[in-house]
Amino acid sequence: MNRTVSIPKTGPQSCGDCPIRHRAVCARCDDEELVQLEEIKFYRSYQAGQVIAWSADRMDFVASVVTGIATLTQTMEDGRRQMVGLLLPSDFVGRPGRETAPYDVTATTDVVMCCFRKKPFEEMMLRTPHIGQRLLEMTLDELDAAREWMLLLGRKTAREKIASLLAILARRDASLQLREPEGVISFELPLTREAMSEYLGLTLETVSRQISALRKDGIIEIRGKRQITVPDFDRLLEETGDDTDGGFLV
Amino acid sequence: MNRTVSIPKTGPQSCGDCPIRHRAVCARCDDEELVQLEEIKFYRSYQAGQVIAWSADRMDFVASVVTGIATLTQTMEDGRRQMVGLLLPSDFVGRPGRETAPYDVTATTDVVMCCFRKKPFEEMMLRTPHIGQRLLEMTLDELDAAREWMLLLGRKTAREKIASLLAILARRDASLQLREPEGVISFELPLTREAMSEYLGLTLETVSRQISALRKDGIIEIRGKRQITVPDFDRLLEETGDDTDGGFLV
DNA sequence: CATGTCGATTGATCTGTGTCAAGGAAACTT
DNA sequence: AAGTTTCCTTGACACAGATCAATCGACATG
Repeated sequence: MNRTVSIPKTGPQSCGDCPIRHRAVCARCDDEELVQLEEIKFYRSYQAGQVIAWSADRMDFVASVVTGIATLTQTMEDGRRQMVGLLLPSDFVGRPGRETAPYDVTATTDVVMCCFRKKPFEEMMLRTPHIGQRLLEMTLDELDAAREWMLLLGRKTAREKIASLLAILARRDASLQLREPEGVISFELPLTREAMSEYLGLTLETVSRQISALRKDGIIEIRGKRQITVPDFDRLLEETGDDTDGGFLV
Repeated sequence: MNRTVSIPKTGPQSCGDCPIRHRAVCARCDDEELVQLEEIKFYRSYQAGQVIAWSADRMDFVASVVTGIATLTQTMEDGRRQMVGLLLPSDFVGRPGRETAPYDVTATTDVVMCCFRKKPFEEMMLRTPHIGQRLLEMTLDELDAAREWMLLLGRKTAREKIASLLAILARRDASLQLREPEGVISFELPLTREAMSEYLGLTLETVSRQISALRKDGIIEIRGKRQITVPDFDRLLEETGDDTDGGFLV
């Protein structure tokens, strides 16, 4: 089911071969510690649509996304589903100190993950406080993101939800791409309409209708089904319902 | 505005005078480290309804709730509000490494907090890895709670939302109280209908109606406006939409 | 005692989003 | 090339929850 692959040559955000090194875990480790990390890490890749771990599965590793996009989703007994995590390159999955995954983890595009067996990783954490500190920072960032997401789920309209999601994806993508003139941003939607609906707490029909509405109003342009162009990013931001001035770095 | 008080004699969940000691931060510290923590801590109390910190205020301390209940709330430009954190005794507020609070922090009942100036607390964290590790655990727990909450906001019906909130409050309270026979639980609602609506992403009218409906259906009993009795906790759980078997410790 | 305030309840009506259903475009299979 | 599947769009209608409004009880204040 999961095939282990050789170390990928490049990842969009990795310096060297793995984002763990510079962002996810170990920005401040010394050489010897880095070598220890290198020794216990390995790579796995998954195809688009593949389930990485089912809820309540035993997860014996923690990992960092190298390329691609994965999601965390909760399911209710009657099948209602809510996405609770969107994992982009350099994001971290897995909780040291817990045996089983509490959510379904799914690859929505082809995904390469950099994995560490839990046991040696935990031992390593005890020896090198930097790793724990870095993990704390990352977890706090995730908590902030979750709280933004709660505002979206609890109080935003369908249109605001769509605009917010597009803004998030555009922003993440924009940092990778050469910026086109005057805030024009283009990117490929990495999610199906259904995945978007699970992110936003909507039905996929409503997602489709609101995307059409934003297109009709000139906020976005669409080629094919997934290629999005935002001609004026500020205008998109106005549709999100968020504070425009300042943003989240106030 | 904030008056500093002498050390309170007892807190419901504190061993000694402060929950920091045994749960929040420092379960595994040795005596000397505990003494250091004691030296930099102080207490503050707030009255019900009082705002502890406004969004974007400078927060120069981190703190742990000793008694009472506080909330974190986000507000949109047009006034829509979403609660994003519910702080019960022994919960932690504040982020080491950040200057300003990103949310409104409000006392919904009278609250006593055990505070640490941020600077010395951060220095202490560097010296004693246990504190950082404990903080990481707590933050991961909060992240899990936030994700449960996202499922509630995105996918649950109004009735399920109310039942879920009552179950959460009942569970937190039940651990303090002597359990009445056969799963009967009584507790005082610590939130107004409005605060409940901000927690749940509903209007306060809908909250009121759904509480009335649960009462009519015999799931709960109410005396006065705030005193709730749950005659059969399992029946309440069935209304939450969550997996009944296993719960969250699967 | 009258008056005002705050929190809560309840009713009437409106509306945004869900539900159900039909159909289209592109990619893949045989 | 025809059929199948997957993903998406659009329409018609229903309904859960929002909105607007009136009222109530408890409590405080002058």
